[in-house]
Amino acid sequence: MRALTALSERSVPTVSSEELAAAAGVNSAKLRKDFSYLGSYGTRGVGYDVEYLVYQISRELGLTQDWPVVIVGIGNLGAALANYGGFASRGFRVAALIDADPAMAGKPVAGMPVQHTDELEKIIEENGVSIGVIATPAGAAQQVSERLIAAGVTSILNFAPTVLSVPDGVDVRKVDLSIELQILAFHEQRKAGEEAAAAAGSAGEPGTGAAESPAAPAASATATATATAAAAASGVRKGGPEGDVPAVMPA
Amino acid sequence: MRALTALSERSVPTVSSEELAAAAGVNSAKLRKDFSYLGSYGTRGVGYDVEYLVYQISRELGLTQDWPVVIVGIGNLGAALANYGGFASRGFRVAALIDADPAMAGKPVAGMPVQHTDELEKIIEENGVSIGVIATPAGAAQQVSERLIAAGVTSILNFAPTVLSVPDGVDVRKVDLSIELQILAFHEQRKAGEEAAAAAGSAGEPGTGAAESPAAPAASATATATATAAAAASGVRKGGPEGDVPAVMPA
DNA sequence: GACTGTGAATGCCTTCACAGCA
DNA sequence: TGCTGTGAAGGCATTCACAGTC
Repeated sequence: MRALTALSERSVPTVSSEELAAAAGVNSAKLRKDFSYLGSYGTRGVGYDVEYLVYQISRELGLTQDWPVVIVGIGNLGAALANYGGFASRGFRVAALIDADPAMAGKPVAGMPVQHTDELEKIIEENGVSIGVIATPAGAAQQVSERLIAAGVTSILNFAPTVLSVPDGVDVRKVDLSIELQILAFHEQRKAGEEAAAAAGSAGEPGTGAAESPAAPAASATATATATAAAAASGVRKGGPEGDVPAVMPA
Repeated sequence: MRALTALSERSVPTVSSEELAAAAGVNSAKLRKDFSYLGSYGTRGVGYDVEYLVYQISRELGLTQDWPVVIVGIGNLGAALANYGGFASRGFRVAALIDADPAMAGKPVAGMPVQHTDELEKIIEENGVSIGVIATPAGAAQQVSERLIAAGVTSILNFAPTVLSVPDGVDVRKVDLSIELQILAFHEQRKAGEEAAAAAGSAGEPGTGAAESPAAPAASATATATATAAAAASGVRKGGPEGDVPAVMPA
């Protein structure tokens, strides 16, 4: 979708699966197959009409609707989210900013007055909000989520470093900013390991250094490693830090 | 790892693959197989020693090292990141906060004085920083990334809404906060569609509503849908908003 | 001639199921 | 007896390759 939008902004009229796949970094066959599950939106010998495809995929992704959201917890992060331009351009409308601090009430943030938590239920109901963003401290998050849900919210984006427990039917996505750093650090470590291995000549143990446990047999790439294990190990090693984002943990 | 840490904090001495798998929301066989790629860290008949496993996995993930990071762009988001407690507890040390605004220089944010962009190279080199966080406006991001890389940074966490183009060997992860909301909205839409379908009786088209294109055949679940297509389509429909995060796009 | 749409082939990840060990 | 470690089976996503269409 992001690749398509870029093409649309450059007023490119049509695009082949090959071109679009290259722009998005995927295989063209996969792209065609995926599109085929949504419908037959291309023209043989020509390609896909960019605008038409943008529309169809937007519709399928739910981007043609306007989603009102509330942001609860207007600290640094909440304010950053309120000011974040990406929301409005993707069909999200910040219906209200809510904070528990009475001193915040009425203060303008991102051109919008902060409202007090007391108003939470009223705001949700009047605006038909079904998506809430929690940017409160960890301690408040669970309680806020319960109030949001009781008022009718069914999807929550949680920035607080807590696992929320919610009833069935409510979706939660947890954003843990440090996990992104951890993924970078993981690859950074591998880079260092590979350099060391390369410098030491291509003889010994690859990369990461074996477990120093005296009893436990060394992990990967010993003589006893099976074909499957070796393949999996090399799989871990291949590629950059793209993809591979850990799933949300269950409540 | 998150599940393990929780056990460790509760001083649970050992855990079976079955228990840990349940806590993490995965299959126990998968968990055992994954661990087997790292080494044989368990005891048959007993389970895994929690502390030992924490240590081994931490080491494998690169969490035993201390990673100095710099945050460039101290607006709302940069300040939020600087104040984010999760970094320190996961082995990341904020070595410096950097901003291009001379008025910011010297101001304390998260108990640390903001430094001016002029100092960027010096800071990176003196602290041996290899991971940089970009929280600048979109316009500045590419240039900042180039200076970071020239100074020795090889991993970048990019919050700016731009695709960075970087040389080989440099890893970039882009965090797009609106994508998380889009994923929630996608599932939210499906919920609405399923309710509507359920209300309309279980007869007609499922969920999302068919393409309104007059010529193109309707997408999923028509009489002509192959077994493969049907399986894939239902795959899209199953489960909550967990996992399935889009990969980083290529430069 | 060019490019889509898709059956068939491929390969990988996941899961099963059980031998092996404490 | 209980649980790990792992070969083998299974299932699913990806990719190939080409018939079909413009």
